[in-house]
Amino acid sequence: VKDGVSERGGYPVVQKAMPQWNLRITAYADRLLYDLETIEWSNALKTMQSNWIGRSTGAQLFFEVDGHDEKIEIYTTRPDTIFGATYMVLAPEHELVTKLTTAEQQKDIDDYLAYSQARSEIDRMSDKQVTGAFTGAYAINPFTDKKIPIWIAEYVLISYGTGAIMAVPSDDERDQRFAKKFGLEIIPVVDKSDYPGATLDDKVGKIINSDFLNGMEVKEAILAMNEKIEEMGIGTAKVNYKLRDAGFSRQRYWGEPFPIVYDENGFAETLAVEDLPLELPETEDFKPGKGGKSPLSRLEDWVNLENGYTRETDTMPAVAGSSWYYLRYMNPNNPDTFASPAAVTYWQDVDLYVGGAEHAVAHLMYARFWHKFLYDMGLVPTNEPFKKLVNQGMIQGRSNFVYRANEQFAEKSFKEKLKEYKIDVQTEYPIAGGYVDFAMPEHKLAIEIKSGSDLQRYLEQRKPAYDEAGWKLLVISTQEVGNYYFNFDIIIKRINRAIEGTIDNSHLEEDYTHPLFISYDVVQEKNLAELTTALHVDVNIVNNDVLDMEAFQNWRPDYKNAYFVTNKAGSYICGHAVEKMSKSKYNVVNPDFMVAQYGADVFRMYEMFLGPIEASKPWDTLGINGVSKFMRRFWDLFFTNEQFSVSEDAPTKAELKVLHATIKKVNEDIERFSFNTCVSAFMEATNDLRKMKCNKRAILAPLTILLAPFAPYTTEELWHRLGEAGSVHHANYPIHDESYLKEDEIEYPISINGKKRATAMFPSDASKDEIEKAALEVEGIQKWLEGKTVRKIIVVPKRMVNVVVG
RNA sequence: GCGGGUGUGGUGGAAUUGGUAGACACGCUAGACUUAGGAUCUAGUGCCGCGAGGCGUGGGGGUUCGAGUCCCUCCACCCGCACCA
Repeated sequence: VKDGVSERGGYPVVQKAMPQWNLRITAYADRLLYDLETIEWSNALKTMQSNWIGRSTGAQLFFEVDGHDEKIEIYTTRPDTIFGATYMVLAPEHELVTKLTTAEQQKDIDDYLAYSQARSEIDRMSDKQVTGAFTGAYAINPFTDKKIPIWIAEYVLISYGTGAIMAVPSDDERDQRFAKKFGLEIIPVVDKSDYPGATLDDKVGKIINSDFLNGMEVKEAILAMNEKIEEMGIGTAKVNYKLRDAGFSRQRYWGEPFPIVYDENGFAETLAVEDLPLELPETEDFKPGKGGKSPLSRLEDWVNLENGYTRETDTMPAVAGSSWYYLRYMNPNNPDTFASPAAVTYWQDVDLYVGGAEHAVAHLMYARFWHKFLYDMGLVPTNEPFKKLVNQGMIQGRSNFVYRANEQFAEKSFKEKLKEYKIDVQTEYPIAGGYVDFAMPEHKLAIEIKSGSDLQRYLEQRKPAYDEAGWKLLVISTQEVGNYYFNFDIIIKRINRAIEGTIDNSHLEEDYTHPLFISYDVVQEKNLAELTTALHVDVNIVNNDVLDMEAFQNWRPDYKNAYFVTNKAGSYICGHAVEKMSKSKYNVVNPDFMVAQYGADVFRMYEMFLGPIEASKPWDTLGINGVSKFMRRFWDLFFTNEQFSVSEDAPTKAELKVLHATIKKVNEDIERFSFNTCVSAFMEATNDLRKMKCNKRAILAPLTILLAPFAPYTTEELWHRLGEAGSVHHANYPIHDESYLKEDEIEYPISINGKKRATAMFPSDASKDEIEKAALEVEGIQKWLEGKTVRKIIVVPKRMVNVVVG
């Protein structure tokens, strides 16, 4: 929907009440909220769900209306402030509005209803104006017995609570704004003087002006008032939710059809089990049915059954499938049920769910709800579907920009260049009834800077280079200024020739077709941001922010004749920004292309290497070389002079240490989803083994298995070259042996007053006392101790030494 | 406005319980080799300083022998909700 019409066809969009199927997710609101504590999800996601459920506790009660039988039902979280309720507000859509409005106020109310109906949701959200209208009717505050006016206003929403409120302007910010604007009474009922800094929203303070509540703390008063309300029979304590029941009908073809039929009287019945599954009927006509009905309603043969029953023609939304597909995965080919009891008992639930945060409140909420329902039906053994959830970040695009010079660019830089060359000119000088950009009166020389169509017009008119008063006119194109930005002598020569009397404008003929682009570093250095327009450029013709200028000219016809202001090195540097990948931003990198160039293993590892799994981060094509280099180096460990060559010799202590340290690190990091540091560990190991010139099977074989989940294809090939029969992915995964990691000597940093001043090797089994003594003897430490007293020495075994002196 | 999160070199990031900040990689600089190629190899690379040394994890303050990590406070950015009574 755009501007009230459908974006595709331009048809008007109207709101319409329709009977629809709803899922009573609200019945599970409390369990959906409290069970969040039992699952391993991120805080962000849990709070999102809990805000979405929006549980609040308060009271629901009735206010009598003066002179009417009607009562107004309201919901409040602050029953303690009821003595301060000086007026009431109904949502404009509230059903009592028409009944209560008095004749005198009819026009005001009609005007207001017209106003609020015309305002879209977006209007209401973006400008929160204080608006409203008086109905002319009065309610009775059940505690003060005072008559209080009933208003209508947009700020009360029909969809939350009861669509009506008691307004307490002393203790609610919105009510206060409203009361002030319309001059309504404000009675203070909560004394917050004991709580400096507390806002109106904070439920703290001492109750005043409230009869039997006086002197109570807010929390205490809420309980007391709830009791009183129930005692008086005018209301009850109540829990309220923001969460709404889920609309489950769609008027579309694609979607699961409802297994529901209606009898002659329109009562719904479920299809018999033997008639399931109900499949979508085939059709080639997907147009909507009459009156906004689903396309299925057009298929009369399918809709009308022999026994006089008719089928439901709406279909289910996408969440119908996504709410429980993981259960079907447990037993995909079972023809009788979604999954056998044996299968669900075996698989239980989803141990780890990796998905985007965009599913936070829709899919992930529905799936939990469905799962809980199935649990209640005894069909699944667990209460929650996804025990642990990790939100992977989005790979963003790194966009590049070129900077097109605006009209004002040339004038400004021309002026600066003239200043640099100490050439004195006047600007905006009046000549022959008009103005020229620059003038040198002593030489009777006028200079105009022209570009684009302006230049084209000038050339077509073929104005003479001299006017009647004897002034000479030199035209310089914007493109020239840019072109010779670092070689301005050429333009100075033209000016000098013009002073002598030779003016040659012939080269300007084509300049107007040349857009001018300025290198980003020049834009920065010369502060040209406002004189240029940043345009997205295809990242595929930019390398390391350096533009391939020829490719740029061929990129789009408009840029065929582009001129560039390069930096002093002759390169055109592009600006950059991290944004969502998008075609319009020309920052999309095609993974197929990357896989073709580097292979799937390198691509896969580079995605892991980019950073933590939860973080969104920019795709940086350059960095993939690092992983590619690693992969080749790892491969090279198995080769000597391009021949596969693996030694059967026993490994050294140092080599075993590299292997086992890597196994330990990688296995630990996998446990905490830190795949980027796993890749780093593999790189370190490879670098170390390269230096040791290690090609021993005893080291390389376990390393190959360890790497297999990260680089499945390459490792499989190496595995076979190692002469192993089965798949590397079925090999026993290595476990580290702590004994290989033991050190005889440990390097200790030695600090003086917390600042590291030296390092020294001490035996790993040295006692604290031995280290303390030895540390003071270390070379480079002595000079820090001169003339000072050693007050304390802290030794953390196998970590560090800190000497406190003073 | 409310709620959640994040701030570390030129860049992506590492530092798992308070214990050598900057692992690993990109980029950059210099050099080697070379059919000069966006290949490969070697060395260097937080900042300031010739040096000794000083400074340094968004800013300020605190706890501690020791703080990127804990506490207080301020700032910036990102995400979610948004008149929820």
